[in-house]
Amino acid sequence: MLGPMAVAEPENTARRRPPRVDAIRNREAIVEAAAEVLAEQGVAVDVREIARRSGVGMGTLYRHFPKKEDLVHTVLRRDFAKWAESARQAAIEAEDPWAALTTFYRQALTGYARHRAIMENFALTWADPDLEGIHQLRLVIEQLRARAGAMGLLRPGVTTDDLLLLLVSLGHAVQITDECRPQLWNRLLRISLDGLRADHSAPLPTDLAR
Amino acid sequence: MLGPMAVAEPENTARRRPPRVDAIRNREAIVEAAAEVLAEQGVAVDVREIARRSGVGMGTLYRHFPKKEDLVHTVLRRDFAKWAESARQAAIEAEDPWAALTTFYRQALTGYARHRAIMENFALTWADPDLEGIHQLRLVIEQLRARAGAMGLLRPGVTTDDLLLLLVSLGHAVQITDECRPQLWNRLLRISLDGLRADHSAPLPTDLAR
Amino acid sequence: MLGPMAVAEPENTARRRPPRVDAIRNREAIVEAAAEVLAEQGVAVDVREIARRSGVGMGTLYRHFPKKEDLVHTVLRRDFAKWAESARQAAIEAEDPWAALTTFYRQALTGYARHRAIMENFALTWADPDLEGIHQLRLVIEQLRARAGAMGLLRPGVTTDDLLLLLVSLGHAVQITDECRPQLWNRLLRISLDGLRADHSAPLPTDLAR
Amino acid sequence: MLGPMAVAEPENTARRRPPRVDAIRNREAIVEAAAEVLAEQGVAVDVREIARRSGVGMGTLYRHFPKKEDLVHTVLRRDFAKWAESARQAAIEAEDPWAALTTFYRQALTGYARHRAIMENFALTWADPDLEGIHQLRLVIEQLRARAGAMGLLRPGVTTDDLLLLLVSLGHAVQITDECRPQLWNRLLRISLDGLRADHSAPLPTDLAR
DNA sequence: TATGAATGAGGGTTCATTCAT
DNA sequence: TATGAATGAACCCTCATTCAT
Repeated sequence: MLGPMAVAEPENTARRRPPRVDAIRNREAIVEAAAEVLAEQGVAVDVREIARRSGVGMGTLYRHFPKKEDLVHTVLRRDFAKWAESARQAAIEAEDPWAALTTFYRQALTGYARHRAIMENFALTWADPDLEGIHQLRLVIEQLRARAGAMGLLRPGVTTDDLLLLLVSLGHAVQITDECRPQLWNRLLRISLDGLRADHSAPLPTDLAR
Repeated sequence: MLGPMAVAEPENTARRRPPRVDAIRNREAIVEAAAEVLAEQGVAVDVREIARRSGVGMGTLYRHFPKKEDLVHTVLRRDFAKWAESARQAAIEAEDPWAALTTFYRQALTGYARHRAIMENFALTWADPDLEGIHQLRLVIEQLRARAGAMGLLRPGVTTDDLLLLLVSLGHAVQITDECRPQLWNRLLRISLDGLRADHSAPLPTDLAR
Repeated sequence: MLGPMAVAEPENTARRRPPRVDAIRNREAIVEAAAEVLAEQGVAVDVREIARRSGVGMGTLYRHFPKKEDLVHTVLRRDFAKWAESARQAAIEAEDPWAALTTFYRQALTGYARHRAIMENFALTWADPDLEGIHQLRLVIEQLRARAGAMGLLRPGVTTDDLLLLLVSLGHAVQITDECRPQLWNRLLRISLDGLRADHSAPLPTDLAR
Repeated sequence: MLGPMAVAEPENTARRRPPRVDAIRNREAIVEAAAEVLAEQGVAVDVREIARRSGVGMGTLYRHFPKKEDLVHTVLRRDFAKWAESARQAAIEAEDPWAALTTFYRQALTGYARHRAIMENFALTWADPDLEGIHQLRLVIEQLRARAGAMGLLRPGVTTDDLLLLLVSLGHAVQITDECRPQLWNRLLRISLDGLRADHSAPLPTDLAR
């Protein structure tokens, strides 16, 4: 495919970039540990705890992420993306638009909704259309809504914001039921989805947006 | 009602300087200020801020509430009770069981759901049956559920826990929409309530409680 | 002069201000210790060192001075003022305008020129006319210059800025000779002052100010 | 001059990869970059900044200079020497001993007096007769003093230390006027030099050296 | 008793120096 | 050997809680 260059180039790169494999490994260890800790404890964690769990010194952590915020954002971006993707995949495999919607929620709420930092951030930024991670999620929801709406399955007037807010809202339910009643949220989900069906034709209240 | 005691007691106290009335006044000022601040900022507030707003010194505050937690709990008990009561009152005035239920939610979500500390604590303790404030809320919900259920208005299988969790969940939605989309949660409420109607007969998933 | 109020007032004040004598003492201890340390080591000192020397905890220090900068500025203001005042006093007592000028320099260089933080700050801000401490010094110099100039004792064209810069410059000399040749700067002073005499009529180079 | 060694040595080194030329080049790059940075920012610079500007890694830098101090000293030696030399050259070209002296100061203050690290170090070490760089400077001054003294141009009693201290002192003036009043120091220089003239016969104060 | 000053354990961050690649 | 990643002590600052007045 590439000819001689294909040979030369890697060599070249190898020369100038003494493959800092372990740096990458460290970076990943940091992100991994941070993700773990952030999922468990939210953004209020001590940076030292992350360093400890990832087995690196403070300096290493700060070399890779000059501010705590940078690390947090990196983790959030990553995990939001993973989250959106996993829920999207689940939705894709569904048989029909309604199943896609329900599967999406089920998957979304099963996986990352236990992630404390994700949910904290989601609560703060769900309305900000520019944030990468949330944007992906919103896109998925937008598609699901369009598909279900086109088939006349969805209650008229339901917006993407409604569906997104429902996700935040149920996500919170997941968090707080996680330890004592791990599946209780499922019932709420069922209830909400039923309330979203097209057979409810009563108009939803306007919210005088903004 | 009290007889001689009513006379003796004040005298006694009067001797030792401030006839306890001050203490009570202080305590109330502290609780009031704390409630205000906790509602605005959640439990992470600086204790100094509470002392400042209540006009008492740190020493006085800590005399009445040896731990920050004690003060927080006191406020939460009080405000949970107020919350439950105001929502109960609203429900009572409703014309029929279903209106009672919807009015209850509307009232509950309109008033105290903006109280940050209340919602933080609700999330942590909603499942603890012993906590006074939540217990009252639960009782109200229990009654509403019973009434609506008796009339066959409520979807079969809906439990008090479902309704309580719905409250937490929507309460969270209220918080996060408060600044940018102040009434968006109303739509979610409508959807959920519709999902709770008896015309949805599909069984709710069990949650293998505990 | 005051009548009964003179009696009442102190009582009043005593009531509302449980004379936090020790707080004041602490504040002074902090400032004193800070002045000492800043004089010895310059502004780069560790705040803990100041706390340690003043015998208070970090919290106390930060209660009185929310930022390290605040403490540093407080000390600098105080010491600049002391410095200007002591040099002014010395100058006042001199017999004639020229003696006033020389005495001023001698005094100024003898006292605070060993103060590292003072000199660091002086070097940075000597040209800023708004800084309190420096302003006082400049005023004194301005007067001395005017008096000596009026008597025709001062070399024509000498400005207040010249004299101020000479002070910074010789102050630096004091600092660097302090440990090994404690009075060497005196010779430099003598030389400079002689160069300032009116018998040098050659014009000074312009500096195209600004 | 060296015979066989001159041949053998390179060969030897050549076998083990980089024929030391690289090392020398690196070393020079480091020193060059360090000089630049030290001149701009003084000794408080981050070592990384030096590594960055010189284009070498930290390891290389520390291989050549095991301590930051070592590198700093190397640069200072080099730049002190350059400084002394340039001022000496200027002085040599002067027409008479007095012009030599004034030219020396003017040159010295024009060139390297803006070099922050040089001046920082000069302040610390001016009195240490063993330090190479300063020693050279001192020698130049010694000669200038001798020449001007022999001609009876210099105020009696002026020592080399006086002249050296004057240089430090005015060097500081250069630094602090550099940004706001770039030539103001020139006036101070003129004043000081006039104070050094032989027509001032009043004896300078002794400083009871050590 | 009420006051608010004092305490000090952490929390985020930097940087000279070492070490694996 | 050159690279730049890793280390960790030390820095500035906050806040729940205690204590002298």
